[in-house]
Amino acid sequence: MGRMTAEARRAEPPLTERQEARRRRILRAAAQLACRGGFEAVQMREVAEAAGVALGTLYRYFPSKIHLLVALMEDQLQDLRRALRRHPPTGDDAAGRVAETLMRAFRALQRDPHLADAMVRALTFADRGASAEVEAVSRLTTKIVLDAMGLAEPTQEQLSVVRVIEHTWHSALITWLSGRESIAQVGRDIETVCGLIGPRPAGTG
Amino acid sequence: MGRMTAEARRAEPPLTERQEARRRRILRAAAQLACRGGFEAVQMREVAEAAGVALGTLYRYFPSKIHLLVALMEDQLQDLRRALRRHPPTGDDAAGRVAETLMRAFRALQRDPHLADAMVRALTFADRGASAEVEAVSRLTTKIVLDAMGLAEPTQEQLSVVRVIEHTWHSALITWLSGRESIAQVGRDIETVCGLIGPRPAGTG
DNA sequence: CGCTAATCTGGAACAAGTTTCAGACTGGTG
DNA sequence: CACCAGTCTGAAACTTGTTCCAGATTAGCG
Repeated sequence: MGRMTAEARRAEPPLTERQEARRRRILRAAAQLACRGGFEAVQMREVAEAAGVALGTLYRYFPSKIHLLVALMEDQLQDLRRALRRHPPTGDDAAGRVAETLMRAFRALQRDPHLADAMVRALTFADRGASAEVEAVSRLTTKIVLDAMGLAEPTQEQLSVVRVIEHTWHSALITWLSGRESIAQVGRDIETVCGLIGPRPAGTG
Repeated sequence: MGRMTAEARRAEPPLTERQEARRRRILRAAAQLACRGGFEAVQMREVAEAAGVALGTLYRYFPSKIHLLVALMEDQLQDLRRALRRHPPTGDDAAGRVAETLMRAFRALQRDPHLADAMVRALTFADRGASAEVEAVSRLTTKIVLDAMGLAEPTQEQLSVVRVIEHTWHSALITWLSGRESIAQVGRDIETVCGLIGPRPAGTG
């Protein structure tokens, strides 16, 4: 039983080099179009053309626009995680480090609001058909937050706190992107939700 | 200056009786279709037909599918608020009352997950073009939460807490709807985020 | 090399949101 | 009543995500 699970989860046979290159070209093309005009500017025909693949091929690699943009977000998050490993947050308490981490991610997104729009809207609009891919992004985000907290084996309560932080993170981004919340307010929301972590330095209690 | 603001905000001339009836029929038709199959089942042509109006008329009343579904959510929230006025939450402390209120709303949504799907996905997918309408929903939600807290004049910090609660609320619904979070987890998230309110009974401190 | 299965291409076709428009209808006004 | 402006209808057209397919290309294999 358990033996098949890992295989079932990744049904993809390992891509050849050309295929890996195609996948990268597609993601890069999507990112470039997203930078121009956000979610709506990422048009599947244009992505295919810019990546130099046929439309049918694009859909073989990413079964929907949502899948494509969620994969793009996963890509960017992996970059972020690498950057965070090189330069971890420096605060004394867990709450401060998580807030610093999220604010750093937020600043990265601010550099390209259109790109952020495409990725975040795709993430929250995704339906059950893309839930596996969204789940992958969520796991990555959880890891990033737990890294910042310095927790290897979180309790149930801590996991719920992390989920609430992620909820706030996603939804605050959405309200920022749609112009209903300012950058400063998003910052305040992040600080506020990190208050759930508790002010005590890691290792105490 | 200030005198025109109220008028500008509601540019709609007061609808005639027939027009009000049309609007209602449209909303009801949208709700019925949403109950069948969620966001994707609400097809503008079908809404128009079920409501007995031409497609162009539908678009005159609601300039996009998103606007339509967000308006539907506002409608439902007004119902909820009326129900809450009749039977307010009974807890001793503010956090408990807010949690109770949100859990009640959540149970209402569970009665029709498809309808919830249509409304909540529309709400979080809305772009700047519908931000005024989304903002109206947000104001209503804020009022409902502040009612439960028993706060008439919240401070900056309290408003940020309310925003975080709303963020968690929306995002937790999304993860529940896409099957990535269980009902129990959503409940725990709501309890957790309400912890930000502080355990003290209203009136103390 | 030659074979076979899988993949990729180009392009048509389909689905659903949105726009447009000419003509019919309605409500208020002189 | 006659008229005007605004509204509604019915239908076609346009856009963009998605599907489908026949033929060309590629990859792995004997």
